[in-house]
Amino acid sequence: MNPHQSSAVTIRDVAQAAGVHVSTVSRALNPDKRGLISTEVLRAVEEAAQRLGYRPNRAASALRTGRTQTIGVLLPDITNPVFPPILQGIEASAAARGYFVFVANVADHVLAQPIVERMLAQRVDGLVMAIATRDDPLVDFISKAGMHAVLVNRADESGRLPAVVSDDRLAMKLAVDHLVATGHRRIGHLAGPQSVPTGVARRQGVEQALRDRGLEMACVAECEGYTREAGAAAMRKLLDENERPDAVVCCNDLVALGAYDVLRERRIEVPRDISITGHNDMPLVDMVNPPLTTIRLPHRELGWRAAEMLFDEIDGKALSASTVVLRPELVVRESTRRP
Amino acid sequence: MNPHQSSAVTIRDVAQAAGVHVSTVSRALNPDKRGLISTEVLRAVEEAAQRLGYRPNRAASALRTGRTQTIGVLLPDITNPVFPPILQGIEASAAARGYFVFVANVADHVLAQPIVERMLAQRVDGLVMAIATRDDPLVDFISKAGMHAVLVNRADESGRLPAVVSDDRLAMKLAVDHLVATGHRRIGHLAGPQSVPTGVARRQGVEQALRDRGLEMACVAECEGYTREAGAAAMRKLLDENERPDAVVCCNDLVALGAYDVLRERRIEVPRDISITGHNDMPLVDMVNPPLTTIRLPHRELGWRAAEMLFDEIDGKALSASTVVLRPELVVRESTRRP
DNA sequence: GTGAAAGCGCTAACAT
DNA sequence: ATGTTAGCGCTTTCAC
Repeated sequence: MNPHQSSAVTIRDVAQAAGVHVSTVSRALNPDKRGLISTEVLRAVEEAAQRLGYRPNRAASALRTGRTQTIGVLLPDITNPVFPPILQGIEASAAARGYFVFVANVADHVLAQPIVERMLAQRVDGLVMAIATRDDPLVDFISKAGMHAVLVNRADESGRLPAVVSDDRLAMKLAVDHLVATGHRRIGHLAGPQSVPTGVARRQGVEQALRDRGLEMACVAECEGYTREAGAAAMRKLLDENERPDAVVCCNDLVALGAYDVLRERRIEVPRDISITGHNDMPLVDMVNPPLTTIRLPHRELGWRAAEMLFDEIDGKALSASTVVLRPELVVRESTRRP
Repeated sequence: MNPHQSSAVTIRDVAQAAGVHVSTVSRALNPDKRGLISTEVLRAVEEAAQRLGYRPNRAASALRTGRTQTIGVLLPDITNPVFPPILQGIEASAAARGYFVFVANVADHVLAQPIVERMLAQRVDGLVMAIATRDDPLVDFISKAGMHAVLVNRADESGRLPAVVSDDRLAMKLAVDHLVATGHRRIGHLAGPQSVPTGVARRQGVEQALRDRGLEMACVAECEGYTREAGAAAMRKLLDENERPDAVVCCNDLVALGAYDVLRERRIEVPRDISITGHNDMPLVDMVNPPLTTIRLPHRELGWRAAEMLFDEIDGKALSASTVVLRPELVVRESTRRP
C-alpha cells in the first residue's frame, strides 16, 4: 500500500473533526474502554471516524503496546496435504480474534532459526510450529527468547512447549482392530522411519494392538520416508522376505499407495488377496482403486486447538494442558476385506 | 512474544555499547547506508549488535517509514490443492526479499472487503489476490485505497489490476490436439460454470481448437461447479442426451473424476470405450484408475510471478506487463487411448 | 562520517 | 468523562 496517498487520516484528524481530544478518540474506538465515554461523544467520534474513513495504524499501536495482533506459523511444506487443513484451523481461530497469520514455509530445517528470528523482529505475539524435530535446538531458542509457542502435529518430547497432536497409537489400534474383526490374522506393518517420533509411535501402536488381541506382528518393513516410492520399496522387501500376510497396516496413505503399486505389479489383488490400510485420509484416497481404508485425523481441529492454546498463553491464561491429544477415526472403504 | 522479557535491547543499547550515536547505528545496520560509515565504527556497531543480540523492531521502523515489509495473500480455500503451490511460490518470492506473508482464507466472498480493510490497517505493502469475481467491487475499493495489488489465477476483466494467469484456451487446445492426434473425432466437453471466466474461456478453447481441426463439438454439458458431484451429474446428462462421444475434455480434474464415477457405474471403460482428459494435474490423479491425462499448470510459478510483479510495483518499477499469461502443459497418462 | 533533534501514530498513566 | 503529557524504537533531515 502506498503510504503517501492512502489513509493519511490519523486519530488526530478524527479528534479534530469530532471536536475532542485524541485520547478520547483512542478510548472511544477501543472496545475495552468504550464504556468510559459518554454516549454523545461516542457517537460523534464514530461518525467522524466513519466519515473520514479512519483506519487505526496498527504499526503505531504495535509500537506503543508491544502487541502486533499477529502470529507466525511455521510449516515444513505447504503442499503436503495434511497442512492446509491445519493452517485453515489456525487461520480461522486467529481471524475470529482479529489476528493475522504469517505463514512461512520452512523448506530446509536449517532455515528455521533465521525465520524465527525474523518473526521475533516482526514482533509476532506467538508462534504455531509444525516443524520441530526431536530435541530441536529451536525449542531451546524459543523458550530462551521468551516467545509464546505451541507445536502442532509434533510433540515436544522435552515437554517445554505445549503441543496438539493426534493419537498415533490409537490410530494404529483402530486399524488393527478393524482388520482382526474382519477375520485377518497374519497382519504386517509398513513402518515409518524409526528416526521420527510418529514412525516409532505408530509401529508400537500396531504391536500393542496386536498383542492386545493375542496376535503377533506377522512381518514388518521400514520405509525411508513417508513417500510413495519408499512405500513401494518397503512393500517389495516385505513380500520378498516373508510369507505373504493377510493384511498390511501402513504408516501413511502415500506409503499405502506405494504398496498398491507393488501389489498391482505382482498381480496381488486388494482386498481379495491382501488388505491394506493407510493413515491421514488425504484427498483422493477415496478415488484410487480400490478406495483406501484409512485413518482420518482431525487436521483442522488440530490447527484450531493449537491456535486457541496459543491465544490463551498470550492472554496470560496458560492453564491448559500442556499436550492435547486428539482422537483419530477409522474410515472403512474397500481396501480391506469384509468378513 | 512477551514484550517484557525478550529483546528489550534497542538501538539505544547498541549505540551506547558501541560508543556512538543511535543514528550511526541505524545507518550502520541499513545495507543501503552502510557506505557512509567508517570501517572501524561499522565493525564496532556490528560487534555490539551481535553481542547484545539486537534485533531491530520492525513495528518501530514500519511506523517511521510507512513500510512494513509484509504482504497479504487472499485465498478462497487453502484446502483446494491448486492454492498451496501458488502460496508456496508467493512465499518463496517474499522470503527472498525479506518480506513476510499474511495468509487469509476468504471462505465467504462477503468477508473479502473487511479482510482487505484489516490488511490496510495492518499497513501491508501490497496484496496478492486469488479471489476477485468478475466486476468485483473489491477491485474498485483497492484501487481507490491506492493499494498495490496483483491478481493470481484470476484475471481482472476491467484491466485495473495486473494479473498472472494460465492460458485456459491453450490448455484446452493441448487436450483437443492430443485427442485428435490419437484418432478421436467425436469429442465432447464437460464445461465449467459459464458464470465464471475460466468456465467460459475453457469452453471457447475447446470449440476453437476443434474448429481449427475442422471438427465440431460433438456434445457439451455444463457443470454447476468444479466438483466431482457436478462432474458426475453433467456426465450423466451428456451420455443420456447424446450419442456417446469418443472422448470428453473436462474443464477440471475433479469433474473428470466425477465422469469416471458415472462411466464405471455404466460399465463404459476408459480409455477403451471413451477417452477422458482433465485440467490442473492435481495430486494423486496419477493414482486413480486409469491414471488421468490432464493439463499441468505452473501453479508455483503463477504465485512466484505474481509476487515478483507486486514487489516491482511496490518498488516503483511498475513497468511490467499488466497481465502475464503462463503456458500450461499436457501430461499424457492412461485415460486417453493411444493411436 | 557522525551527532542532534524531531516525529511517525498511537496508548496509557496521570491529572482534573 | 475527558484532557494533558510522555514516549514506544526507529529513521531521517539538518548541522557540523
